[in-house]
Amino acid sequence: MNANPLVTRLQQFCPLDAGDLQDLNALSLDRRHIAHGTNIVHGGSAANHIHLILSGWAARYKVLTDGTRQITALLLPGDLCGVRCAMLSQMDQGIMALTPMHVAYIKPQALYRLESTSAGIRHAMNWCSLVEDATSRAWIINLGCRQALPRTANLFSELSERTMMSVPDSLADSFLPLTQLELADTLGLTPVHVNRVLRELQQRGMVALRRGGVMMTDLSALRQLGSFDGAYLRPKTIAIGEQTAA
Amino acid sequence: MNANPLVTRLQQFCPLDAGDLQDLNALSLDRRHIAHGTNIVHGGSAANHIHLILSGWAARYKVLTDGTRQITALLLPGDLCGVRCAMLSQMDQGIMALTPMHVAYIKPQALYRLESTSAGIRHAMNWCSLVEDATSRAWIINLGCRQALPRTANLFSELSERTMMSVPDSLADSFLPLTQLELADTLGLTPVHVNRVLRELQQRGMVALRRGGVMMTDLSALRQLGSFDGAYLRPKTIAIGEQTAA
DNA sequence: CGAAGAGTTGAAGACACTCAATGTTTGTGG
DNA sequence: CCACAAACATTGAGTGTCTTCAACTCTTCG
Repeated sequence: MNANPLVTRLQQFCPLDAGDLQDLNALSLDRRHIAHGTNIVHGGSAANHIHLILSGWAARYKVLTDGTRQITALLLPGDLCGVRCAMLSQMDQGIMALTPMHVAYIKPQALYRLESTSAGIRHAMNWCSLVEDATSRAWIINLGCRQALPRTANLFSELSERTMMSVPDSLADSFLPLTQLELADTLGLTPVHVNRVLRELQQRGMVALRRGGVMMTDLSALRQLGSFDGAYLRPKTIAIGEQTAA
Repeated sequence: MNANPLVTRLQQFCPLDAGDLQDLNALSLDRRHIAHGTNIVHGGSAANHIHLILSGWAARYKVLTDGTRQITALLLPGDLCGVRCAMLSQMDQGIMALTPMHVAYIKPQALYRLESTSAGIRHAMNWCSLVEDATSRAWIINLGCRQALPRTANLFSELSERTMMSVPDSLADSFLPLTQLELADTLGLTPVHVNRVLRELQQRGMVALRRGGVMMTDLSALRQLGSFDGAYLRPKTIAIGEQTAA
């Protein structure tokens, strides 16, 4: 049962012993299929579970009173949403499946109990928080500093990097299952302008457009255009102070 | 020694026993003065400490290669920067004092040791992460969805709320020690346009302009204009699953 | 076949930017 | 104590990126 992308990813960065691995896998037994378009968490309702994405893509979003929607995070296989999603309801945010998905439903208590007993798992969870935090700050930078074309390229670069990290063996890595409307709500642009940006990228040979998604065809060009540096996705040694015992 | 704004704030939301309180206070013994404009953490260098803001304001920022700067977080008294700031160096981010400050330098190991022993403190730290995360997502929404005027009003509302939470007794709550240039880098606008927005807000009677800062004069108007809802700053019961034992 | 969602394109307009100059305060050194 | 520099703030004019509005096409699905 090592088809657990969270475990796969954590192992690359956090030292986890056999017991930890077993415990983590044991958490994600309650697995469910989610249909495209389903609200995993409804804005306003309470979230009773932590969700681990096993396959498929989801978006965390908020709808403002004037009807505009902002996607605040994209959730890929291996993403844990989240220790923090507990407060989603209070933030009036929701989570929606962008594709058909497999999701493991984890009881918060079970995870917290593990955290009490295992320093390794506590460590790993800190690592997850770290990356999540870094990612959301990278989005702030992207929205605040870059204009449409590099902003889009930067997002694509991030998503490419993340898909490769979570499912290293997948071949269709370079496909992003996001409609132009969803991209617009992610990038803080209008659908119309997203379309124009995508055609520009297509003309430059960096992407190919598909219905319901985008195929990336020249990653290094996208990285350069978006001045992407993915260091924040793989923090080296976390200064969790494990090595320095005293 | 209860002049510790972190403890003050945590107590409002997290149940902490006497031992926890004592331990937390014992952490912040290494207190230092920081001059206005100092880089507490330099982009690129390693951060050896966790910083607890005792007084004053700081900004977490990143400078892009083209010279533009984005402020990704504003740090106020009681803010812990942070369990996560360990990776600031890898993200090429820095932290700068926007005012003269008092900062407690905490050894990461000391905090992690506490987290191992006390569930209450683990709980409290989770609460901190929760709020930090919610805040950065609120910024994403602000940058992605709102135009300059409401965006500015929303930021001001957040900062007003946060100052009141951390230092409830301060009377000069409504003063924001941010230059227009710093506001510009926070809001993703140009200094010129920030100036115009501020004059508009001043004309509407919501703020008064000072050199080196802004005085908020009509909070409820700002909240309305920025459609601010501060629920995310005070998550009620965190579903950390403490109450439901089994 | 009709409807709904996604994508595409054009034209006009607005919000915010750039460039540039000028005013104001603060601090520093002669 | 004055002169000067530096940082911050202000204002105007022109420009451009992105938005808005609107129409139309294409695919998918019931």
